[in-house]
Amino acid sequence: MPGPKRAPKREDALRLGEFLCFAVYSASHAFNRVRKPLLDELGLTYPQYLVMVLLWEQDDQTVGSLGEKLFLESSTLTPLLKRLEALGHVKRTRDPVDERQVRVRLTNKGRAMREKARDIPDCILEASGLEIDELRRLQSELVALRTALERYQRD
Amino acid sequence: MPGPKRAPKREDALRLGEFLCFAVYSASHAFNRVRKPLLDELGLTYPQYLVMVLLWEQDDQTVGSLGEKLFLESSTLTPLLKRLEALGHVKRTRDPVDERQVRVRLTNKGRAMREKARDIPDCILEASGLEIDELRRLQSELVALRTALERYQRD
DNA sequence: CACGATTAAATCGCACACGATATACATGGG
DNA sequence: CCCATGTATATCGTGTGCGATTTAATCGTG
Repeated sequence: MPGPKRAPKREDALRLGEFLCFAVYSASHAFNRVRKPLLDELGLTYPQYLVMVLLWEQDDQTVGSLGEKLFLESSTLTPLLKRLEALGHVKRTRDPVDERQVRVRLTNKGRAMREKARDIPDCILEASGLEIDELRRLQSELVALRTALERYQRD
Repeated sequence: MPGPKRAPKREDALRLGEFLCFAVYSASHAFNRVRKPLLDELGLTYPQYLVMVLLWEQDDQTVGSLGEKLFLESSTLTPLLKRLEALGHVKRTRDPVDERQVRVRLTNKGRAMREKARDIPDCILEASGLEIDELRRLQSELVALRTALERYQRD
């Protein structure tokens, strides 16, 4: 049987619909559009919210520590953290032991916001239309993908 | 057996690692960091590249048509298309039949770039560390997710 | 202890991305 | 035919993201 192979022809590889990375890119934007009205109630953007989540998990972190967990550079975080500070949610102070580092701490206002943010994960879960098991599997596949991409990038 | 249920406690729901949407968000950035050096050789950003892919598939599209396929607003596309025009890859002209519409067409230079872009999908596939079947499944799950999010957003 | 190397943030320039609004054009009902 | 309504882009302001560079502080080695 010399029929055509299952593998896509090179031509097909340039079709937008075939791109995993476009699926990720567009899903990311779709999430953002769903999250936005929820976060607007808190007066936060998504990356600002992520910083708050990290600080709710563990207060008093350095810029570098936050950046490592969020995969963001200081060039992104520094202005973002200044906005969070201007909003009164966090306080930025140089570490007296190592003056190079900046420690980010919640204010009372920032800590209090945690309550108002409780419902957000459930809302987003509902919007995704996924069962919890599907969600967990997809989530872990994406983490594995991210890890593979990072390894490829380093080497 | 009154032991704790498998379902996560509400506390857990606020852990960053549990967020599907953070997995998508961070995977999207990870893809971007892998793509960037490849696209730098073409002198294009990723959304610019996506527009070129669409035009290689089908030349002569309106801003609205491109935006619908990429899920982007005219406020994003208009400046992007002007940059592509300034680079000499496309030509923007008002449709003489309906002057509200702007038609985007490839220049010879833009058409010629297709050859130089051939290897990009394979490079990204390799970086993802996935087999083609896994990739297709993940890709279609993400498309389904995006569709669910859009439906939720509309209603 | 001095000084070059390293590290942590910050700064700068550029390009998205979007909501809100504006503008120009098209369309249809009276 | 005129005007209200709707549609297709464009403009503006804000907030990411990142690479490249800068600044300031610390570390390591002689």
